[in-house]
Amino acid sequence: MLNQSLRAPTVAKAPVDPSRSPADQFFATTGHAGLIASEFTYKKEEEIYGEDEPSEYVYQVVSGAVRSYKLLSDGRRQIGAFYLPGDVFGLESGPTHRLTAEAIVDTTVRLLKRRSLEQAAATDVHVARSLWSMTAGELRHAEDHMLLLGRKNAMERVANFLLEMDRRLAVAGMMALPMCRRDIGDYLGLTLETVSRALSQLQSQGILGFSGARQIELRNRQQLRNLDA
Amino acid sequence: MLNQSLRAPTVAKAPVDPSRSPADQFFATTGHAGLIASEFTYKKEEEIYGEDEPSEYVYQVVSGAVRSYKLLSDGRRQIGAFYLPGDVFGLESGPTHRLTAEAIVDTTVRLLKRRSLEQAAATDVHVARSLWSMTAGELRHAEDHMLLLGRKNAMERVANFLLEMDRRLAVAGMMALPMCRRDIGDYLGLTLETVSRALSQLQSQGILGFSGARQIELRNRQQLRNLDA
DNA sequence: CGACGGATTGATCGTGCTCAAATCATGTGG
DNA sequence: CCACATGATTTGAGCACGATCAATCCGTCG
Repeated sequence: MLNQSLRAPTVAKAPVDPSRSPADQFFATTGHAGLIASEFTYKKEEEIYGEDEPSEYVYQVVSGAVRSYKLLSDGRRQIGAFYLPGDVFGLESGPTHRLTAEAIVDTTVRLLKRRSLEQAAATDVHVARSLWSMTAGELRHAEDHMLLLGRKNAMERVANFLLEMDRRLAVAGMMALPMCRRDIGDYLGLTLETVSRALSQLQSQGILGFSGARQIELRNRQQLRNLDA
Repeated sequence: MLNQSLRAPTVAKAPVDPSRSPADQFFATTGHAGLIASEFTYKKEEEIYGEDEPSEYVYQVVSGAVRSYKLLSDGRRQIGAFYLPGDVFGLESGPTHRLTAEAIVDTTVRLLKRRSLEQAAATDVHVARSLWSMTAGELRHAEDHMLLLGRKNAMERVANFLLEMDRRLAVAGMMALPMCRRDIGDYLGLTLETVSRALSQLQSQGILGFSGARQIELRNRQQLRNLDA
């Protein structure tokens, strides 16, 4: 799937929005090191790489959204992270990917050969530092998420999710969620029904409003923060 | 607490067992870079560093055991990792520690100034690579643990814990757990009672044997692996 | 030996899961 | 442009797993 997907990537042209923190600086930093980034588009539901596959590329979302997950043999799934425009994913220190990555909707990514990154890191201390910072950022997220998964109740998890998504993709006070209820549940360690019930309850309390199941407006962020333990 | 703890650390003398993978090579690698490691001992239950404190040192367990955790305001605790002899902990890419670390039992650590590590990494690409690998190793563990916390049932979690501890600290087929049932529960996202019940059930099935609550012998690792999803 | 903290075991409860049905949204073909 | 098909979401009813509350039991250390 990775092989198929990466036939003849075209050279990058569209710049990613040049705001935000370490993740966004990443491809910029590598640009200074003379690395060439390509672009590629994956269809909705398409696999970008699989768990345990050799790690050949590092990716940055240009548009769309990606889910990264692990599966148990009986199909139980834990989504470790969602990647949204500007986010970098697929960076490994070891030889293989440890989670599967899939496009949630049609998604365009910029990509960089892992090998060239490694080479750049060997001579450019800023690139090396950037690789470490990226991984440390993912670790920080995972540590916060372990607390959520191990110790928060359903409403706290959903409130936390809404605030995270609001921060990451709100436009004009509105967020357009790219993922379905099942994805949200598999991210939060809940079932899709429990997620739905929590959202309905928040709506009935006036804390949020819907315009379609995936178009959400937060009407009271402070109350949401109180709900998030 | 960190300040107090680190008054007058003595120069390192005892070498840590020179086996195991990336974590163990870490202090060795830094040794090549001419860095000086000190030793220090913490008493049982003593805090080594606190969440959000400035990260000044990197630690390696010489003897003893450490728990690293996050707390919610109402006291709910999620232990992210246990650190055992040979393990490195407290390494941050950012300025502060994101979890609290405490000695579970009397614990001796070797420590290295974070600043000197950063300086070494700026000139020695092996050190830089080592820092990245360490963080990536922690991330891998966190990713596996998110799957456990989000999607595994109580018995699967306990089986997984036993296999992890067996791998990391078994001596002559026996393991001496340094942590209490509450710590295990807070690591696995369970209560101490649930952990105790699972262990009792495994004993009644002959999968393990006790000689004191914390001295455990695994009698059937394969069956344990089957129980761990 | 006694006291104390840790561990086990029991009984009951409650949150979130499961199973099921109805409703809604979306896109496709006539 | 509408009708319908399909998948996503919501909502309901009942259940089960792990939590909670409580009472021993045990092991360790003074």
